[in-house]
Amino acid sequence: MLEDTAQTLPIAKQNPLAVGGAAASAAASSLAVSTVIFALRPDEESHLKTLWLPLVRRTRDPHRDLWALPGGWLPAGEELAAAAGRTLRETTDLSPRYLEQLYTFGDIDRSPGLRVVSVVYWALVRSEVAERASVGDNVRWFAADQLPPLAFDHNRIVEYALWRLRTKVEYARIAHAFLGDTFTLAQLREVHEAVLQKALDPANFRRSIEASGNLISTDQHVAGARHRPARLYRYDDRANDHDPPGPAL
Amino acid sequence: MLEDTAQTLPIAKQNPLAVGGAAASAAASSLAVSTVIFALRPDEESHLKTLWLPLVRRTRDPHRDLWALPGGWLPAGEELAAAAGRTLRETTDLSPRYLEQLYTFGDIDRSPGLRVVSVVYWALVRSEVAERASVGDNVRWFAADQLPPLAFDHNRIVEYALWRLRTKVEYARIAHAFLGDTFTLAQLREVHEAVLQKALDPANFRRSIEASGNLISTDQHVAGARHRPARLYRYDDRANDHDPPGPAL
DNA sequence: CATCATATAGTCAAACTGACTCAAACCCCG
DNA sequence: CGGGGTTTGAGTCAGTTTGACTATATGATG
Repeated sequence: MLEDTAQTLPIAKQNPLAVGGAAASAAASSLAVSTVIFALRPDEESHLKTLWLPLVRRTRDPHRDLWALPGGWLPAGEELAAAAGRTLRETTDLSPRYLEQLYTFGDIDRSPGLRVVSVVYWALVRSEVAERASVGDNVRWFAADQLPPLAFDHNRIVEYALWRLRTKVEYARIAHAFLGDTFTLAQLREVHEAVLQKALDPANFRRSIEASGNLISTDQHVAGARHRPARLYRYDDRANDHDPPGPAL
Repeated sequence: MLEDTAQTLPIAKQNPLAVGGAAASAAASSLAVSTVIFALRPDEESHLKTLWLPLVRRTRDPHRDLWALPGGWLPAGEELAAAAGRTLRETTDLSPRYLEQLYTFGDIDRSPGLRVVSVVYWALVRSEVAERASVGDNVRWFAADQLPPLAFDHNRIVEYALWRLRTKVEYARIAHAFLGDTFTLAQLREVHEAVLQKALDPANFRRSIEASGNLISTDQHVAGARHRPARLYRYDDRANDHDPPGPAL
């Protein structure tokens, strides 16, 4: 059975979308789960933080040696979101701070040979922790806007995931997923600036964030910098307003 | 093969999520496509327009005799959106004016027996045309907010579809999907009011719609009513701004 | 202690929003 | 055939939000 075969392979060798010839004749279509994993890291040249994501190298056809999104066949007894989270952990040794279904891609010709339908999730992980992320030979982090040609339709998938991230309204939860439990407004603003790719006025940013009521201010301050110490804030979980009644983590 | 079996049945008898015992042992999981179809019709008592949707009666277990979303197994050679559109036409004799993927539901226990993953689409059809919609014994239209207990997790799916419809930002395209090619601002406002479930000030509505730049005014007017004739407008397809680069019809 | 750099507070005008007024234009009724 | 009724379509006005900007606070640095 397809799922079992995939399960026995190390994750980096699993091909999220392809199968061998024998499997292809066994089923008319197969269901895979892939995950677009975003982290924030400082860019080499510009000191600004930018979006990065981990990809895995394919070790078999089709698209052997191309980079692809982490993923695999959906195991029979595993929930969709659980499969995405497991894939993420196996690839990066990290836990998702945010995980949401992105879209289901099922074009007939998106994979040569077998018809593959992929349920794709997108996830956010902590930036600092992503630094020490396990990066084996078959896993590598790429700048999200400088990707090489990927396997299958994965370039298009990443593009869509980026669009969703940038047009997502409820930034509060998302931006805070990139940070620790407490953070300064400057750090939070840095996240917004990295995602939106434009500078934000510190004063106006503070005003709008405070008005949104999603943050609780702590008594702690961060000293050590060469300027007035910044207050630490905490994300307010209670204020998860306008929640989607349906899915969404 | 599952798909072939389903294909030979009349659509009303296809069960979107269930299979017979023989099929259940053949595959570990199965892929279905269902569609939430919205139309706008005048309510019985209140003269206001409200959202309605067609459901099909299940003719076999599980959930025999319960109402369910139209759908069926994904045929091997059919695109996901095409399957949703075909289901829609087979159920209602209508063509979708708007069709978009909603979400993929795959909880392990959402269907007794076999693990079923359903890719769900949501669609909008013209109100006037929906009046003469084919309503056989196994297809019936229901008010969207007064549904009976449905098969599987379909109540939850409809709830989520309603939420998406109401929180969708780009109302221009959506509202116009309920109408003909040309329409008055009053008709357009009626759609918005029905979806949002609240009255809108006509003058302010006009101002905001005109500012959005999504409408082209024609020279025609609608006479015959007991008041000043209203100008007819047309939806501006060019101004499909802020488009998602990825999926979405 | 002067200076630097950012935190934080405040100002101001433009844009936007909701509630409202008012004339225009047509049908209906007497 | 003219007035009442009703909706269209334009405009006003106050309150709110938004973007650009100025000013002060405060610890680190030399």
